[in-house]
Amino acid sequence: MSWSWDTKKAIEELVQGREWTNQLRDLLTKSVGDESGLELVGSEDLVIKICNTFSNTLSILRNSNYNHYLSEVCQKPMNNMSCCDGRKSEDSGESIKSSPSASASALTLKDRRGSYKRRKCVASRTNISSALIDDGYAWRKYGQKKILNANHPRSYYRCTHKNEQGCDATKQVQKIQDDPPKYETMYSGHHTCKNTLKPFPFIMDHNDSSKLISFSNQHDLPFFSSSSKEDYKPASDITYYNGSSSSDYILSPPHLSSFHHDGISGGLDSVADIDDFLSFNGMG
DNA sequence: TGTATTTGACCGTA
DNA sequence: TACGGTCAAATACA
Repeated sequence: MSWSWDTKKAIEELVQGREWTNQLRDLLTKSVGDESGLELVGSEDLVIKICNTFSNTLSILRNSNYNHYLSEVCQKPMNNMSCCDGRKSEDSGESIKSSPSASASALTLKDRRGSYKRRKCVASRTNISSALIDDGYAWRKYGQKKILNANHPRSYYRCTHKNEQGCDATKQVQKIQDDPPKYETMYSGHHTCKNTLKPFPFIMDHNDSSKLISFSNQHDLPFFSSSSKEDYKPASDITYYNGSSSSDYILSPPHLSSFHHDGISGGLDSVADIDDFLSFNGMG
């Protein structure tokens, strides 16, 4: 297989462009985390859309004859969403538990309960939906808290693979309205768990390639599971903000239904999941 | 019996 | 000092 110099150059430019845009997005995300950067929310959204354009183009190439060359170009890891993403609660109890020096500490594990640094910046992305969403990842609930001025408690979830793979992804779910029910889900951290995930076919819906994604073989999705007993369902009416607008990616109902497999369901819930997908496919 | 959830306690931050 | 994020023992569940 041989490619023209122009084609190779175009791929390199795409990869480089995505890398630079991700770096810009990281900067903007940090700004958004500060009160002084609130006016940049729209800018961040725009950057994320640009990121999507790069990622989508690369994913198309990934499924083409340029796959091999793409793999060569995409050697170095892509910058994932930062800010809260990937942040380790380095002095949380679990970190202490895993630290060799901690065992020598006079403090017992019980004594160190709750010793962590409160995250200064809030969720990296938030969505509101009318139902609890099965976002495709396995979450373990580790806490629930009554929040001041909130009618409903907030539930805290971490990735099931936190211990085995050190995955730092967490999310907070809070019911914000009763009738009709609305749930706010705040994601922070980024999924670094991979061994339960494997590449799966990913094709753009040509009816509207900018907005629709479909998956050709749900049997390749063993990782779509939810350990939570709550009534999760793929959401068709999710409103995203501080991430991507609701128009960025829409999973059409037929495609969503194709996610169901032996009681397992899931879906890409946001831009970050698109990044995850690319990473899992060796493009990140 | 192993795994997930519940819930009160703990503690850093504002 | 109140609030909120996390821990971990107790409990529930498959």
